[in-house]
Amino acid sequence: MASQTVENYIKAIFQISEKEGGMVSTSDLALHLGTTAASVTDMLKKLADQKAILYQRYKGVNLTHDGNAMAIQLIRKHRLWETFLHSKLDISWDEVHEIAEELEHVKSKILIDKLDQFLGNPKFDPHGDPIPDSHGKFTLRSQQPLNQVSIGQTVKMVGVKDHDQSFLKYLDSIPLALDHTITVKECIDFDKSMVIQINHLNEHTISSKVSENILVKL
Amino acid sequence: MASQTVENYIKAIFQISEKEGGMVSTSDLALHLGTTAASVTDMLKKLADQKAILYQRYKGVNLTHDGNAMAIQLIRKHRLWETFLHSKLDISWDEVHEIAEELEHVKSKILIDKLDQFLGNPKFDPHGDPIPDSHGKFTLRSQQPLNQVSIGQTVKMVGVKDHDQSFLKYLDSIPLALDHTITVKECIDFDKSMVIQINHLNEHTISSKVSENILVKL
DNA sequence: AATATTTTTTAGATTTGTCTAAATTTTATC
DNA sequence: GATAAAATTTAGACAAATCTAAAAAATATT
Repeated sequence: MASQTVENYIKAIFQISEKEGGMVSTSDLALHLGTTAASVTDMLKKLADQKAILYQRYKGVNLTHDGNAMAIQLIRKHRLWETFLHSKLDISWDEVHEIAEELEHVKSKILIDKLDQFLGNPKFDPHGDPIPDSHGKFTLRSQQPLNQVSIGQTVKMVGVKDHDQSFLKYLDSIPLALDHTITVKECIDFDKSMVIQINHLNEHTISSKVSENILVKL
Repeated sequence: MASQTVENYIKAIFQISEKEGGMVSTSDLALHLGTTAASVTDMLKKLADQKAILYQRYKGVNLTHDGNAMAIQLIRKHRLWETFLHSKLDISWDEVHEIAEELEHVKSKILIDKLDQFLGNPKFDPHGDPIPDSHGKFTLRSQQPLNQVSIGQTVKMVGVKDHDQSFLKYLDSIPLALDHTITVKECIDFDKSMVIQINHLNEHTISSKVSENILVKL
């Protein structure tokens, strides 16, 4: 079994179950991986043989302890590479994901530990997502979507919910980025769009779809 | 056809033909790639269909212009990654090759250009091998094996011929590394072993097998 | 609860890179 | 130049990951 394929399945199971909670269905996996339900069923049987997942026919799938640890190490690698690409190579936050999808499959353990050290053991990636440490521990942070912030409050942007390239590019164009200060000036009742002030300077109007996908703290 | 497999074949053909000169035989490739002659024959037919190689049954194989360019870009990627691993992550020169074998297959063009820039457009990798620039141009350098240096001369180490991990580790243990100054003190006629002085300090005796594989200049 | 719909699995086929063993071609030797 | 040895290719098979179409199971609807 190609290790890259295994890793992609494990990561997909982790991510779907994190978002949806509980068991992951065959069709969700097929959708997420861009393949068919039949292929997924075939692969799940093999992964179950390897004790990476718990698989019940017609019910769905769960990661085992080992599978979970594998997924977290993959996420660690992915986010460390994203951080490297952004902070050292100056590649924009909307481009780093795709490249990191390849880099995360490089196997060397020493590589990732040295990379972590080189980057100064960062706790968050360029999108504000937490980077698990070598033991798999995430740094958690209180955060809420911008649309829940009341008028007059000033908050700091710490992450994004949506990771689509088009959304990230749009934020760049405002420009709105991690660690920027946002003051909520107005909220239009009709469509929940918001007028915000960025870094105490320029004002912008953003739709509710945008404010829902921006994570802030304080 | 898996692009990684194609790349490994192309690189192997380039490297063997660089070392041996001329056409590359099926069995040489099989040996180099750790596979069988039959498998190589199968693959060569596919590569020829893709116009990456010129293949004549029973005669051997040559890279086309395109195949050559592909090989050089792979070597560029490999050596840039080796440089990154060594100079930024502080991974020893005997360990970088294996990791770079994986990293070189990551596809992003922007990644490799940014990496090159981040490293300061290095001309040589941690083993002293030249890094082709983005147009595929190598920086050449006059160099000769240490065993050809006469007694009394002082030279600078600029590379190694042998890249085996055991050889590199041995050099580290002396310690002998790139840019070190070497003065030839003696040469034993019987076995061509040499007494050398390193950086005008300590003296060491090295066998002819070692001196043949150390490249120096001046 | 019976039936219709959706989801999942199985069956059987395909593609890719590989293998072994046999056949063929080339090269070396007498 | 005939024959033996070595290298290469072909033939046929296999494992892995995928697919489509059909069958089976679970879920939703009336």
